[in-house]
Amino acid sequence: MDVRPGVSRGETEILKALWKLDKGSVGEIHSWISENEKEMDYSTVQTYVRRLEAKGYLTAQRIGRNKIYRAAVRRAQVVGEALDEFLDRLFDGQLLPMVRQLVDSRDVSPQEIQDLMSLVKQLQREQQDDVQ
Amino acid sequence: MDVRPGVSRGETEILKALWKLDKGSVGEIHSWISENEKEMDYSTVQTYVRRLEAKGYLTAQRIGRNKIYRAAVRRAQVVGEALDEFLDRLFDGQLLPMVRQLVDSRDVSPQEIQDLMSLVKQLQREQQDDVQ
DNA sequence: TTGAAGCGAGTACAAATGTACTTAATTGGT
DNA sequence: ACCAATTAAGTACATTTGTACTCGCTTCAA
Repeated sequence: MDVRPGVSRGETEILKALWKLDKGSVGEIHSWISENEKEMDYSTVQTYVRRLEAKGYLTAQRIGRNKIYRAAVRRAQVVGEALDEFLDRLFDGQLLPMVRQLVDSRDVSPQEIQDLMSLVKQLQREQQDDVQ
Repeated sequence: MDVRPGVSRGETEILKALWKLDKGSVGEIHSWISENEKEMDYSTVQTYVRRLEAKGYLTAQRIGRNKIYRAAVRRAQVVGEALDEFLDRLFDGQLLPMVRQLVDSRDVSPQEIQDLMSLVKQLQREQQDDVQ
């Protein structure tokens, strides 16, 4: 099992908000989500925040009787872990099949193709450097 | 929401087995998973199979009192849907950030880099063809 | 000063999920 | 003819997840 229990779909919305806002009260998180992602009841946000705090994904700072929350984990870490697990679960951990599925099942714009090319070229350069 | 209820982590193991085996009894599915993926109780497999059949992901054919199951959905479809959802949930549906995270957070072998390069070049060619 | 709005803390609850046991029938080998 | 192994079918149950309500304070504007 994981060290930390995983982050559920709903909880992810809270983290996304805090990664954007840097910090915020439940009310602020709620507003951000409602504006940027989807309608969600204030008390639903409250519940997710409470659960995330219990799991150690958030830290709270009290200001008087109010609480300001921050993400206690970096986006790259949470996202990276989720990605690893997803990759293992559906692609036996293999990178290429995943990327192939990714580009095969959707339209990839010329711009994206170009960006992908830059990315791969960059990888090649790094590989060169490593050999040094 | 989805048309079909989603496939859970455990249920995915069943589908993976059937995509490999093409068809099989619960016992065969159970053996395959235990050998290739992870220990799982026979009755746990039974439960997942029952649930998947109820959700329409499997079809069963009776042979006397026994049942032989087949996946009723193609791998590419299930995987594709899961991938779409994952992409939306963590990368706002954006391809590049996902690929970047994918390659940034793990070692990519020279072979993989080469394969990625082929893949992207292939995309470029297809793009050319589309313009025709 | 009062009443509405905001907030924290706790409680509620159905559905989904992981995991497994029980029971009854069946069948192949001895 | 009988037992061990296999299977289908049903049931069980704790945990997680999505979603929300309640209650008791507090605070700010009128």
